[in-house]
Amino acid sequence: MNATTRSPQPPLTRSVEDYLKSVFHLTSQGGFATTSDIAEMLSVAPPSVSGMMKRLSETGLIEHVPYRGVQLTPQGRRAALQMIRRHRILESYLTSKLGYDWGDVHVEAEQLEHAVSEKLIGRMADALGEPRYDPHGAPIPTAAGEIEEAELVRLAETKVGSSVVLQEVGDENTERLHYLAEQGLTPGVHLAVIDRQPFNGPTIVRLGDGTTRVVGQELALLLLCRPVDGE
Amino acid sequence: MNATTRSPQPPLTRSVEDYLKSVFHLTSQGGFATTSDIAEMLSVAPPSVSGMMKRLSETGLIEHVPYRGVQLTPQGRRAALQMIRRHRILESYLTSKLGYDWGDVHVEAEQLEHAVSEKLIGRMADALGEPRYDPHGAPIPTAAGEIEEAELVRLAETKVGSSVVLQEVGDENTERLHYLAEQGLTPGVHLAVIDRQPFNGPTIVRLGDGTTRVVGQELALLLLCRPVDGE
DNA sequence: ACAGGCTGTTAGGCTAGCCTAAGTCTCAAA
DNA sequence: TTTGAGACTTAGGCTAGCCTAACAGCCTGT
Repeated sequence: MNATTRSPQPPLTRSVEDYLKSVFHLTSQGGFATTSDIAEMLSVAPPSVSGMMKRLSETGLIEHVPYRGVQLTPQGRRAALQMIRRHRILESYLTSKLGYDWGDVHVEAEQLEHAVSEKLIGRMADALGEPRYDPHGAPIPTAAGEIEEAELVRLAETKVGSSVVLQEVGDENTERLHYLAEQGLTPGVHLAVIDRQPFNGPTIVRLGDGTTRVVGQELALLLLCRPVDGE
Repeated sequence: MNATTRSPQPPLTRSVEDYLKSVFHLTSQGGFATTSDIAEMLSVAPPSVSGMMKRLSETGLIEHVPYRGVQLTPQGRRAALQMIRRHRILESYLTSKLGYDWGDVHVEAEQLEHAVSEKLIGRMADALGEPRYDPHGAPIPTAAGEIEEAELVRLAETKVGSSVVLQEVGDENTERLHYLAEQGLTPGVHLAVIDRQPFNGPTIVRLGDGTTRVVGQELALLLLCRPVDGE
């Protein structure tokens, strides 16, 4: 009679939803999410995280190895993916249908994702034609809870001389997103990596229109690219 | 240095927003909202209301006369109208743009109204062409906080022989709304009051298409009508 | 005028979620 | 092998918001 066998789940609180999302993101490369990383991501003190982790492992949403970190259980992963789906559908909808700028959607979606019903998300997805990527290029989980896992490489780590397509911008900061949009660095754009300065210096790329951009290391780490074949 | 002079207001909690809305609705005919009416409307116990009323009058949102009831201060009224605007814009948007049925929008809007930003409400209102009434015919407060106050009469209280236009359905119950829609009793419809049975019996009306409806007292109290001139 | 019933308030307790302060564990470097 | 820094947890306390039980005020009927 462990926790996962209880059928009628109480609805998750807003707070729990946020913790699950954080754990999902922090473990997306595999491994454990640490207390302090979660605390930082959610802007709470570490003991708050310890306390919540205790509760969440009791309800079977996470696996907690004390002093090591946490991972999502299948049930927790399902819940996290549902939240991420909501978030990304909302971002897409606000952008396409209500004229939001891709730099502004995140904050709004962050609030709404806790309040929308599955039905509403379904209607929005439908109105958008079941989009597969959000405005930042991140894959949208399906209603069934499946998410595409692409092998992307950060622009900062691409080989000089290679050709890539900017696939996803792994950031939600409004100012950075506005800057990137100004520079024409949005998902789908084709980039030729023509140079990179030493000592974590900027990467220099050429866009499809022949113009070049100098992309500092900080930003180049956020730009996730798909290598183009033939290179 | 009373509460209303403090400039930087903390954001209202979800709970506070709900209390203010209740007080607004309960005092819309003038007078005081009582503890027990608020408790019933929000499905909480009366002492919870007493406690909240204490806090709200300390923050200057309501005026509390112990053992009498409460009224909104101008500041409380402003906040309540903002919530009502959000609710009604959301209902309108969900109905027009996302194919929601007028019986289902209320529950969804009830959740969303606490999460949407003013900006989003503005975008939705804009997309709808600044609607003045929600799908139930209720007036939508302006962004400036003004609301139309029409003199409507319940269908149950109309004079036999008079002619009215159904203006607003003062109810949010899904089943009742579905039933009314089936009967063609939706805002804007023209009704001739042709008879009423005694002892709070049903009202009999004729629609524009010549068909008649027998409307029981319970429903007839929810149908708010505008008398048509010339009778 | 006052008793009883209803409504409202106070008292006291609970949970979720947050905090700070004070331990406890781990691991790497000496 | 020991030790210390840093990460984690436990202890204890706070607020918001809810509850039930007990008390207080109001008002109507006699």
